[in-house]
Amino acid sequence: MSDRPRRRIPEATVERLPEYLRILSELDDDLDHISSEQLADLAGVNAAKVRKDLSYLGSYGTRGVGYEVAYLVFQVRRELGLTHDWPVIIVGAGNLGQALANYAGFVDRGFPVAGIVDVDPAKIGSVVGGVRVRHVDELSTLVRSRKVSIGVVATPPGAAQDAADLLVGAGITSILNFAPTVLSVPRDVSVRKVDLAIELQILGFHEQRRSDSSLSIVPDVDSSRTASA
Amino acid sequence: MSDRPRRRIPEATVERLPEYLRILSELDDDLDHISSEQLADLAGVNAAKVRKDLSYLGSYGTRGVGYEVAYLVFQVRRELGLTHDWPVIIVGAGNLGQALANYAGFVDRGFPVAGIVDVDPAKIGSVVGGVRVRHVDELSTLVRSRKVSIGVVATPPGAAQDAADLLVGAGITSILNFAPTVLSVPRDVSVRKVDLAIELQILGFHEQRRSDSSLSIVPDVDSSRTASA
DNA sequence: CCGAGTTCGTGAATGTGTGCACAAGCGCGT
DNA sequence: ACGCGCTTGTGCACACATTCACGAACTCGG
Repeated sequence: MSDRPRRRIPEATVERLPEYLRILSELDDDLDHISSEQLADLAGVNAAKVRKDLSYLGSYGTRGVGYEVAYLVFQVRRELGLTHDWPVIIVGAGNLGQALANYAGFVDRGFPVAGIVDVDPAKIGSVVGGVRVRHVDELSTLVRSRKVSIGVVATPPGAAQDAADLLVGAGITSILNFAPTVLSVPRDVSVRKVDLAIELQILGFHEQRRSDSSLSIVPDVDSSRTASA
Repeated sequence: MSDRPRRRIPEATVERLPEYLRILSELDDDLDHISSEQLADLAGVNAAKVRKDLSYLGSYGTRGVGYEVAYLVFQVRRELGLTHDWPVIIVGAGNLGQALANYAGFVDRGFPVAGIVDVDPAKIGSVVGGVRVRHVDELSTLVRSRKVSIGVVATPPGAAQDAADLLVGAGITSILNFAPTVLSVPRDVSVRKVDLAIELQILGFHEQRRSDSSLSIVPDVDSSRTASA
């Protein structure tokens, strides 16, 4: 177990590894090897990309055979740091916060909800996803006692920056932000953002392109809907 | 003004335009011009990037002055196809589906919820976000009568492909998928995916890197604030 | 009307990601 | 033991994205 290449893994690859991992984890137990092409099909990507991605972890495949599923799963998990759980704390117990706390996929994939906090007295004390909602004042204590390093911002936009400041102040170093706001944080804190409206706007852009090019100028909506079987 | 360059807009730019638009829309009314640097600061990106992004829309800035906010908003909206609303239909009225239907940000930004469907008889008839939950059998009718072109998959993973097939069958050409599943759809259908667990795993990867390297290498000086998207 | 200060638009350099194509390695059948 | 078919790992070329750096165009004060 000595030499790990410790190569720098490209960000694009890091973003695909979790998908590979999910697919591999869901495979039938009786399938013990998988080829880059099979995995590529399941992931909806190119086989060469799969091979290149996996090559950053080391040479864990066997030519003529493929990758041993169990071993590959282990290696990907190790590389992603999933050898232990990463507890998360959710700030905001509104619709989204509750949905997140209830989402089994979190704990299943190694991210148990260590706590959920809110400012609204009406919400405090209620239980969502098996966790009791606490007052935001307890955030810092909670983070430290449960060794939480990932925070999830699920507040209204106006409160998002405050939530981020609280999280950072409590020692959090990674934030997943669902509020439509640009968070300003120290440089050593990672932030990822999920903005549902932005996703829709990107789709809307492509929709528009589609209809634009079928007609000539008039920005009509309906008429030519491609009834793809 | 007649000529629209009709240049091809890079995908990376398309993904940033909605963020610029949101920021511009939230600016004080008394600010009538904004420079690329100001906008860049607010968006947490490089000023040159802002200028290049905006240049794909045409030359709408004025040297020495900046961009006229109102005009720029109009141009970005036009480019993104936001001159009219894009109704969406949500498949799955579970925790996430309900949170999405309740999310005001959708309708505010031009994506009214035209319908929400489920298979569970217990959920049908209830009202979320002002919309009545209907049976999934009504999906096709709903899509056609309300001219919906964007579908949102918020089902459990096992039902996601079925949901996608239904949407495609009904004539939907864009899908936003929240289920941790790779959807297979005809080539002319756009799919974007939001996987919450994957986002956390990416953060976890960087967390791990952080703790790994802090053992050997002294991290950077500061704690100055940076805006991160 | 001119010069100083500002800011855009963009060419060019650099950095990052993708995909082809093929040599090298492995297993299996004979 | 050997050759054949399969699959990996990766060099290379190309495509895409980011950032720098600078000329061009504008405002404003005197």
